[in-house]
Amino acid sequence: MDTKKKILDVALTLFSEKGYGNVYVGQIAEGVGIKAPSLYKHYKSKQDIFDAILEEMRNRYNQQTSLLNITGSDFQSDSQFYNNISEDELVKIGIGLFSFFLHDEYECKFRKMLTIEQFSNKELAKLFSNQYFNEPQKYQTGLLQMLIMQGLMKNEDANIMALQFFAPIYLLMTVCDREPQREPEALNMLEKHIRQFNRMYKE
Amino acid sequence: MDTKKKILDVALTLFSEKGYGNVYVGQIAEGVGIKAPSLYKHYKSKQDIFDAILEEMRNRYNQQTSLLNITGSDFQSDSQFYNNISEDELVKIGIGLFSFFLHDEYECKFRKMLTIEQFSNKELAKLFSNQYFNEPQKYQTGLLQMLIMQGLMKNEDANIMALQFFAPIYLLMTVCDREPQREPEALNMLEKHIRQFNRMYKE
DNA sequence: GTCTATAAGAAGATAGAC
DNA sequence: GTCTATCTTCTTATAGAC
Repeated sequence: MDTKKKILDVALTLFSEKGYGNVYVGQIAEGVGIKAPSLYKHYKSKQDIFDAILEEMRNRYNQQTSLLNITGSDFQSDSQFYNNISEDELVKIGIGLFSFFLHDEYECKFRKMLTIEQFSNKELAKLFSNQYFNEPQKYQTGLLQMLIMQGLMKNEDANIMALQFFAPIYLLMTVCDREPQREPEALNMLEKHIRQFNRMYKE
Repeated sequence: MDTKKKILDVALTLFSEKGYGNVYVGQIAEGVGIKAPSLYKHYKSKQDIFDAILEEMRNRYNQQTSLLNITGSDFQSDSQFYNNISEDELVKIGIGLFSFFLHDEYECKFRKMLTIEQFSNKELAKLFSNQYFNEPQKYQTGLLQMLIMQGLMKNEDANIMALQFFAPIYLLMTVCDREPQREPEALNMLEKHIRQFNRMYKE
């Protein structure tokens, strides 16, 4: 693997576990398998490594949202899709999504680092809010609006429905980030949540 | 104010903003209004200051939960109370609680520090989960169970109802912790959430 | 591009006067 | 209990050989 890339990888791992201030360049170097001074052939400072990680995050985020704007935010076809699936399949999708966010290596480290650094970096705070509040909220609101218009769901405030659907998923995810051994418990609650949400709001 | 106490106060403020590793003893001393070496007459190390904060957190937490076991967890009288209040009053209570958690100085710093340090300290992880998941979940589940038994709410899984009630409040709180300027927006959603929850689940 | 050696400075902590 | 002076160690970063 490309050393320059591997440095970012190791650094993100360490930053996501301890936070920027508790990680020393020597530790990053050790993880990469080189000595600390060699890092400086690739990046001009520790801060530079952090900034490169940020840049990568920005790129992934933009890629992801522009992709969403092509396919995901096509609520009409998405809601058409939901129309034809059973509650069981809805649960399967919810759990799949939850598991991806929880286990995808990059997603997980990215989220933990944002969590740790959110109060000392305004840009990270915004990135966090976008990824874990604004975007899910926007997408699911649109989707639910379609389902309501099609008469499949009760005519309630779609924005609040989205909040009530997504917030429990998010909360359970934060619990698992902290205490991974609670994942079975979380999955159990997640499934019940989706079924109950569906039962309460379906027309 | 007692210097020994003030050190903890300043340290907690700084730790909650930057995290342990990004705070230097000189900064703590400066905040207190003394020089760094004077700190060591009160605490034997930086870690010792951190541990003292932890100890204080533990005490407050125990105090709080034992208090809850006397009054708050008395679901019967609490649900009797909810029985007699209007939706408007419910909203007022919800917003009051939200505002307290968001603005109470200690509560706020406490939560931010836990947020930052949760992945490097298992005890903090547990404390966090207890305070912001287990305890609210337990209390509200009990309360909702009473309301269901009294025929005031639909006979759904109280545990999941509690999750669906509390998670949005928690999510909105995290948004405001990151971006305080979004509080009006959050309060607006919070009110709608409570009204909608009430409308959907009331019998 | 990686290494060893080392500079430069920061940060935690101590000594001892007041 | 607070200060100045100082020590020690750690950490970032550079120099220069290979």
